[in-house]
Amino acid sequence: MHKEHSLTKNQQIIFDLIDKSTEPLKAYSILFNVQKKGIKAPLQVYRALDKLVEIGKIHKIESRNAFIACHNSSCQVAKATAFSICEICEKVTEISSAGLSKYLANFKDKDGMKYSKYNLEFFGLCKKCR
Amino acid sequence: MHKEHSLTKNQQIIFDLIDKSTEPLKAYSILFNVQKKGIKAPLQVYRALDKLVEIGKIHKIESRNAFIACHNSSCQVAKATAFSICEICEKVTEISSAGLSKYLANFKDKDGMKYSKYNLEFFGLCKKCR
DNA sequence: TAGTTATTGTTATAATATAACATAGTGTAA
DNA sequence: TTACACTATGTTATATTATAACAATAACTA
Ligand SMILES: [Zn+2]
Ligand SMILES: [Zn+2]
Ligand SMILES: [Zn+2]
Ligand SMILES: [Zn+2]
Repeated sequence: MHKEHSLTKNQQIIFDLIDKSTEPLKAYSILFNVQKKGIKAPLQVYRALDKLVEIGKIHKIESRNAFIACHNSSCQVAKATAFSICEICEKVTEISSAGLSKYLANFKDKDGMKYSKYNLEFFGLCKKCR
Repeated sequence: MHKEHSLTKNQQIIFDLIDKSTEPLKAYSILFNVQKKGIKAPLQVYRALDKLVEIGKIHKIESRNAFIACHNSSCQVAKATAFSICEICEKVTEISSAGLSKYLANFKDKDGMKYSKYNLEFFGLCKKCR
């Protein structure tokens, strides 16, 4: 399973930070928070983020340039992601819906093209903000 | 219909450029291309882009930080967008599928939350690149 | 025509991300 | 164990994307 990669030191530090955060974190906010652990340069952060995304431990929320940990065991290594985003409080939740992922995984466009990967971001108001 | 907004000078210049492009354009590439028409600063470009996105004449491809003109009359003013993106040649096409948009517009998550907006980006290989 | 709003112009700066190069660790196979 | 390949790290500099702040104009509207 994709969760079993052994992380390097920097990857682990940065993953831990993202994993315990209740909100998506931005790269430079991560940088600020790990400087006391010896990670001093943006590139160190971005390299760890790239790897963590690649192995599916975190996802990038493209519309926000921010990163969250994956808590969705059915999510296929960064290949099929769906999120709900509250436009007021910016709360982001990974959507885990068998129906949705099945529908999208099987979606074919007019030319019969099938896709190897997708990212879906829903926007609305969360419970609290309604 | 949403296409009937009358554009201001800068908006028109920038829309024309995007509209006649065969590929998504990035903000600073747009800036470079309209400097001869008197648009000299990033902000002038970003302001026009914001407005054009808001009224649905163009869409932002979030994963690419690039903009394409909307050629999809059924697309509801930037509220419901879907694209296919070729990971080799970077060709981007707006997907116009009644089935897909119906499915997503009606999608409710576990909490019964309905969304006012979504953006979906599919990735794969286009015909030419396969 | 005065008041209001949207748009523009301009300079500066913030925020996000990568290039390039040097060094160090890790696994593997002769 | 040594050479090799491969990955990760550290570091400086720079590229790319986007917004803040303020002044001036144009367009709308009561
Ligand atoms: Zn996930
Ligand atoms: Zn909320
Ligand atoms: Zn459209
Ligand atoms: Zn292609």
